Amino acid sequence: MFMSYNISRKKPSLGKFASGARCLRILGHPVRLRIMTLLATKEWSVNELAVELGISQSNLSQHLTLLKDREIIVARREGHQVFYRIGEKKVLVFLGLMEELFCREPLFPGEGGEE
Amino acid sequence: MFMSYNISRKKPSLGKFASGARCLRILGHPVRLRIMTLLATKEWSVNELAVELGISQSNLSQHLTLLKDREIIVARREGHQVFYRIGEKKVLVFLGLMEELFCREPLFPGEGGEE
DNA sequence: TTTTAATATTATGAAATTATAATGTTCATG
DNA sequence: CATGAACATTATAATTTCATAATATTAAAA
Repeated sequence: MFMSYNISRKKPSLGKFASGARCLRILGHPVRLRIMTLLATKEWSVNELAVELGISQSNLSQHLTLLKDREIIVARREGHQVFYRIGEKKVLVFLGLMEELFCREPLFPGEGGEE
Repeated sequence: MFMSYNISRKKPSLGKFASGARCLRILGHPVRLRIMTLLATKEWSVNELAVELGISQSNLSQHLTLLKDREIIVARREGHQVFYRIGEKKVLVFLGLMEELFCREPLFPGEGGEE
């Protein structure tokens, strides 16, 4: 007997929801969401992203670290710069649904938002 | 000329991402995620949910309010109890994708998780 | 091997989120 | 219309997240 069951009678396995919830919260930040839309079409170096987003290099790096730790994005080193890209393309389908459900304006480029 | 362009040269329209990000963060809590999986199949009264989740009525009510304010769930009053249900069914497709992308164990009932 | 460019990490104060406790509201029933 | 059951709201202290500033790492170039 290894106590393989749940001791606390109620609160049955909230742990199952922790990793999904964490990923949702990580994606749930305007800057990180915007990063995802930029990475949707191509790789970006950290510096390119910092210029585009207009935030500090340090802050950007922390946002990228959060996304990278969950393997939502992937890093590739080239010389002394680092390029980031989407880890699993299907996450873009997921974000497309999010856009459809929760946003009024289009978020991704080439979705009818250009003029 | 109505200044219809963006004054701040960088930081172009992070506002577009605010509502989507907010919804992701609201869904990104273990308890609220579990509530969504419970509401997936049927309506629940607040008290039923409180018993099932094993959390205080007050805390539960606050979680429900957050979900309701964004119209992710919908309330229906019947006597002096209130029943909640999923607002837009498509959010379940969205959460199914989340599960597939970010979770190891299945979250929803009847997904191969029963024994 | 020092220097420099590019990126990452750490420390820190401010702001947002959370759970609890206490109080308020709504509505059926006597 | 007073009471109790079901739910909502508010205040608050603890925790978490966030942006900034300072410092550290990494790798190319001098």
